[in-house]
Amino acid sequence: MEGLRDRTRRAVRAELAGRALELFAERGFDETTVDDIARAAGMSKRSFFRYFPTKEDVVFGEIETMGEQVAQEIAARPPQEEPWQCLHAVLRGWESRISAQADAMRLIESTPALRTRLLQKRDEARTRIIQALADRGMPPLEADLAAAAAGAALDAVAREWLRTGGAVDRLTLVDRAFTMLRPAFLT
Amino acid sequence: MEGLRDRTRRAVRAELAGRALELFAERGFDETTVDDIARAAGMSKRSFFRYFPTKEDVVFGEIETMGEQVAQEIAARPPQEEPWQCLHAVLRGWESRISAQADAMRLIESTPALRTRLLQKRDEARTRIIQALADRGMPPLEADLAAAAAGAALDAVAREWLRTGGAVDRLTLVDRAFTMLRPAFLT
DNA sequence: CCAAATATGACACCGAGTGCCACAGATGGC
DNA sequence: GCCATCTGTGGCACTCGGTGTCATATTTGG
Repeated sequence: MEGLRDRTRRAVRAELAGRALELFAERGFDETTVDDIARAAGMSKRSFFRYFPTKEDVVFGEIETMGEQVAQEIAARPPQEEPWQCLHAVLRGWESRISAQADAMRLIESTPALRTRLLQKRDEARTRIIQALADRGMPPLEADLAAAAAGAALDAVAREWLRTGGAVDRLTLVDRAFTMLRPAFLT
Repeated sequence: MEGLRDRTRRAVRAELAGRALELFAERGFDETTVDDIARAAGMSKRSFFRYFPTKEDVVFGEIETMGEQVAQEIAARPPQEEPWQCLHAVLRGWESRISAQADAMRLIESTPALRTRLLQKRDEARTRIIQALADRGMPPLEADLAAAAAGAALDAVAREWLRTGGAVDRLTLVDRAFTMLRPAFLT
């Protein structure tokens, strides 16, 4: 039973993330040092790095274990389900979780360093998705193409959403993107 | 006429890049400091940064202005050409330039920091490609999806190529990927 | 030959991130 | 209640990538 230990740790993480986002909103990401964040949360720079591996990671809360989770969700789907349908369904659910953090996404998209970090995380997630698809019996190249296409769809959705100033419904966009981008080799 | 000045500059850049790649091959990217590279080329760390903006960039030679060039090549294509065909043709030519630097690509794909940098460059290129497609009259979301899909195809090709140990012909792979991934909304 | 532009080195500096150590407090068995 | 242990923390020194500044060659062009 991991109770108190974990709970305080989560609380401190949340505190740090909160303070950080405040400072980022005020001064911008690059103009805020890790020491600023740590001091604002009443601790030392050294301790900050005991809660987050990098300064960027303080922005990506739950998004952190994205790859692993998505891969598991794919594995949990009915095995005979069509791959593109499967990706659509899983990432659709994921997108709804993202929409909840609209301001974080805006910060990410407008900060090069964070944008880069997001690309990294997506890339890592893609690797795991390929593996998950391969486990369903898809040939490597096809799995790779499908995963890349799905990632591309999400990415395009994120940008279109920003382009329209957040007016459109993200889920609708996801559906449209997945329909439009369905690869030719997937029936 | 910019002759000698530019030529010596290019020579120094080449010298730096050469030394850097040697050291990277010996000790690895992370284990080589900028100071090591600079000293190996007989100059100071400060001067290194007068030739390359970052340590990563020493690996990406011509790849540097990728985005700009690709956008121009797209603009130079016959206006009535089908977008997917257009992307295929342009990136096909680009891929052949990449194949020439197989060892650099291997280094990049096996070094997280360089892989990240490549993602960045591709992302920047994608932005310009979207613009180039939009200039041809494509709606933003479609241009975005097409550009993202094309990037995904290249990425998948790079990985499949590594997967097979460089055995397959890259251009053939590109053709296959573009055929397989052709988005449904593009005729 | 001289003045302006350019290249370079040295130095100080910043910020992210790490290793190390010493110290506090909580935990758990006796 | 006591002692051993484990965990969290701060502080410090350090590495490395990257930048600003200045003083000093070296080159270029008139």
